[in-house]
Amino acid sequence: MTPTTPTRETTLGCDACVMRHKSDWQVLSDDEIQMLSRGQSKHCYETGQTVYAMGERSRGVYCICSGAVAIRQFDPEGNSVLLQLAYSGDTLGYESVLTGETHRCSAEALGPATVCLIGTHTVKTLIARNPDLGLQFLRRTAAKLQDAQEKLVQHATLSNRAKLAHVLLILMDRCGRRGTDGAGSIYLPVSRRDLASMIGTRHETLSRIIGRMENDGLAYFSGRSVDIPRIEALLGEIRPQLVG
Amino acid sequence: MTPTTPTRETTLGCDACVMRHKSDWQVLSDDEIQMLSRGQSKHCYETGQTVYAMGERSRGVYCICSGAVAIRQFDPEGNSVLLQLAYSGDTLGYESVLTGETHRCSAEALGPATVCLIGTHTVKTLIARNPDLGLQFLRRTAAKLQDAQEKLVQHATLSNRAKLAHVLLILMDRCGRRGTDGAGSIYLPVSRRDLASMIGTRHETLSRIIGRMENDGLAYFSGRSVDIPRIEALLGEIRPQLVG
DNA sequence: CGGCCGCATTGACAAACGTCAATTTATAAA
DNA sequence: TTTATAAATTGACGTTTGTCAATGCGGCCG
Repeated sequence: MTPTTPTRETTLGCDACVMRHKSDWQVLSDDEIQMLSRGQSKHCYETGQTVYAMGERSRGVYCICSGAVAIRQFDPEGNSVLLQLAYSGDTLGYESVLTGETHRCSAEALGPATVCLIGTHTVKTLIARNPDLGLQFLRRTAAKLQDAQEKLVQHATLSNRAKLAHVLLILMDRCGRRGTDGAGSIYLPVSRRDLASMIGTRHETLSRIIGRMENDGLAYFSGRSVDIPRIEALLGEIRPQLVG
Repeated sequence: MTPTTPTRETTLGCDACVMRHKSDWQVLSDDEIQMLSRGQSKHCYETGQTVYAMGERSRGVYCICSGAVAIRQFDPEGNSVLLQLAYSGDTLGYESVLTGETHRCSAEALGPATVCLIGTHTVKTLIARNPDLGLQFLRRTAAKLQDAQEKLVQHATLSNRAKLAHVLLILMDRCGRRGTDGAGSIYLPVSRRDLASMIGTRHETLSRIIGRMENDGLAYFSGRSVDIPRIEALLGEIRPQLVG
């Protein structure tokens, strides 16, 4: 959302990147990595800065070196829906490269983040040269599709409370710390409004659900910190009718 | 859902298929089409028969020659959610081929349908031989992902009534007939229960929404037939707050 | 330090939704 | 055609949610 331009960095090249062997680009050979290095530029973003905006023309694909990025979409009224959280190693924005259309979502840094932009021409050249890269993108996209479809099923069948429990469990996996026994704690990467949009409700309703969860001893919220006494208890929330 | 086995047909080969130049396989050369023909088998399904079931091991990808197929997912309680309607020319089930996992969704014929099964080995060979096929799948998957994400945004921001209006407009495009003026009519390919699952609500609620829509003169339902006096009126339903 | 602004919480009320149950209408089978 | 079975509708009722509005909390900048 912040319009400030990100810092451009002179970079060491992708062969030295920490994500070299953990991202989709791992299928590239050494000289293809050199091509990638030449066709790429590294940028540093502060909290809230926009990596790319919805409606913008695609400039290439984006590879997250460090930090977390929120993928969101806005509806005509200006409401935003948080669709995905992306972390280091993730590659973003190749849908628009393939279709040639403008970005359907916007990407925004959730904290200090470094992201590399690989120009459209370089991406297309690399895909043509090494088909494995395209296959890698295909696998990744298929996984995202399954993810989105699972969310659709949950939106259709689960209560908001169960959906919140599910999101907490996912965030627990992503950025939570496990305690001694079945306990855990999370530092949320997102605001309450975004959390509400993730489960498909208003932020006021989310507040009430949180209140009820605290009453029931399931999870305790304080700012962006969440404490979960028993992680399995959250799991039980997702399928209430199966417990009986 | 019907466990009856589909009819197997001796086929003429994919080079003669009506979908030859309208499906993802259009990127294949003549001799690659011959490979496709040899690695494929054609099956005829009756209404309600299962093409592949959730949890089943993948046997390959499925190409719809004629008819319509419903892609659905079941949650642990047995509720089903209709995720996608597929028509002739569409290719299904390649996610499972890529990941090697079992099918996450089930596919079921909505009416008499003919579907070709292309064996896993043939698919992998063709993708390795002609990277354009993989790219074609990638484009298709990316489009489906955008579709799913748009639905997620709608589930989070629109009322059930607006969502129904939206589904009707999509079905209007797919299988509707336009009248003289702004009117139109649709023969629904799905039951009320499925329609309800598409907009994420119970079938009883859908019944009531339909009742209110008929009261307001927006659409008239009779069995699986829907009459829409003014198509633009449905469009206005989707963004009620923008009309003011 | 204080004011400002956005985020979060809480309350009150009306509207929408889910559930259970009964009834009517289709559809398929005998 | 009759019967059985599933789908669809309708009613009643309690719960949840959205909306509007007011208040509390926290960071940021002057």
